Amino acid sequence: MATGFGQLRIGEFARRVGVTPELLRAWESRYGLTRPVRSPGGFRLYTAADAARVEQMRRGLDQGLSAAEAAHAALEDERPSEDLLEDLGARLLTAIGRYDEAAAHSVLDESLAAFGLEETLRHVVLPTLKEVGDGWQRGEIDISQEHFASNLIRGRLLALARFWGRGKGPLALLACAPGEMHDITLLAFALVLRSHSWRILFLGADTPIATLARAAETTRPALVVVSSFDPALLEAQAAGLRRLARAVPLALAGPGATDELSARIRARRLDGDLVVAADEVAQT
Amino acid sequence: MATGFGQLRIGEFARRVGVTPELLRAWESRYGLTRPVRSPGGFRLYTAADAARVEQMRRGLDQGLSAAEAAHAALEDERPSEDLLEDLGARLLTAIGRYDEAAAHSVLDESLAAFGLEETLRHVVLPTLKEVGDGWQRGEIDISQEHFASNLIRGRLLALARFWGRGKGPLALLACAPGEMHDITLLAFALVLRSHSWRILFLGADTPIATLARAAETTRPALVVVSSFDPALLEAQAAGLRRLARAVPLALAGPGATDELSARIRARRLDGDLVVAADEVAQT
DNA sequence: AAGTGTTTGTTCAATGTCTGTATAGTCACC
DNA sequence: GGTGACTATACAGACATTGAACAAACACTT
Repeated sequence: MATGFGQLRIGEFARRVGVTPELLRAWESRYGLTRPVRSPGGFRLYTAADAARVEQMRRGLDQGLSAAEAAHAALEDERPSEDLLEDLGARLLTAIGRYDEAAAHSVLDESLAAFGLEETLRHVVLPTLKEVGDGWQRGEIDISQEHFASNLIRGRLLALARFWGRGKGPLALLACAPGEMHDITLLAFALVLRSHSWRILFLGADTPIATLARAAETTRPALVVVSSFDPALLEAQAAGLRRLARAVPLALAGPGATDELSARIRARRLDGDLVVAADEVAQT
Repeated sequence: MATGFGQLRIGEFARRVGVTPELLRAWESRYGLTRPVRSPGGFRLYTAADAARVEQMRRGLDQGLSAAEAAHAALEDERPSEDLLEDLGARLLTAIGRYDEAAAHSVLDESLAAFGLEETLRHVVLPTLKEVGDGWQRGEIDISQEHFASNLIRGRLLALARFWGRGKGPLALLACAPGEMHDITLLAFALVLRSHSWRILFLGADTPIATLARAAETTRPALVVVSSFDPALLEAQAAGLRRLARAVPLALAGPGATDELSARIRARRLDGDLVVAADEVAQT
């Protein structure tokens, strides 16, 4: 959250938080206080979240807590943000249930400000949409509510999507499979990729493969992504996709993208959490 | 950046950016930091963009980043993020000039999504508010526009201020000096402190010192901050502030807080950029 | 009061990574 | 033909890694 340090190795991190490297390692192995990611060679790379926990740990010690208790408390204090995210999701769902536009927007405001785009997409927007979709299938949520939610959120995300063809980064060409109408997940994927300064060409829902191929030919993107929730919709396009995959780097995304199909048409598969997938793609 | 060097070979380029040729080649091959075009014979020809990246790289190293991280950051920063922030500020100002609520909100959305809370406060919101204030003093901006801007932004920030008395961090008690109506800067300060998991008790604009003292007595905060734009408003309360400073840790903030006065009443002074000041306070 | 066990910050050794620099042999340009 | 640039490989010092051991501080029992 805080000072713009990206990822620090233990030495510099230790200097900044005022704890020796040895002690940091001890706290990590004994209490799991920090969770640094690792460099390819195994070095710890610390983030701002770790710094916050260490800060909290030191406050605990200053107050006379034992190390174990202080660490426990510091980790427990992580909870508010998790709880808060869940709470935001619940409030968004309620707002949707009531067709309450203002409330929905203020949930999104709050979440964006407090957690930023990626976290908001991962833990608030996408789970809530899934919830809405599931609720509809179970007959608990009216289709009009689903539309209300999609439109509101799509509008909101599209507002963040200005000028995203601009810049000098690699180009991604994104489309939903023919027949697939759910474009919001793909939109989220696009926004995350955009935040890594990729350029985006977004063709959206229900895009014929021929259209996609033509766009790919003229724009020569660094990556083409085709997304679908329904495996059948991709399966139906297997031949066209295979041809496309020979011309440009192609990836399949969404729950409809199976490993089997991806392997068969020689496309990359972006599995699971598309926000994470976008981060990974951006590393390449 | 208006350096007249069109295309330099590595020797001269190295001299100008102050990095040895060997190291430049290493940075290029290891991290892809520079992307010089090549002469027909294969010589590297560097451009101003390369110089900018090297410059960034060196800044990163100075801040204690590892070479790999510094390079990563320099490349990531390639997107003209400073330009973008300035652009957001300009758009916000325009939106305010037109009383265009929707546009103002979408600028804030975009900025929060792209840069997070702290950067948005520091480089978009606060500078724009200052601009508005200055414009008003110069007679270029109507007072109604100033009110429009304050209300819109205050509303937005207050939405982030839920439950900020909760948690276990140290408590900060914040108030504007009696007569001081500008509370938004202090609100920004509070939000940054909150992100370091401090608890906040925000008394807001125009708070009598007696009220503040009473609140301090019952809550025993780790820090009391009194903010003002006008030195005279603080000066007028010197006696009361001095008494307060004997009872609890006190800090003066804002352009109205002079070094002289702070020393006299034995309070800490939070100078300049309050967002930075909040980060520093949180370290203590 | 002495004995026992736990907690926790620190130390050490052996190994590995990261990164700036140096070297060797070849090639480009004036 | 001399100066400077090219690639590729090697190397040393700074910095990190794990795992085990250690000593002071504290708590609890006998």
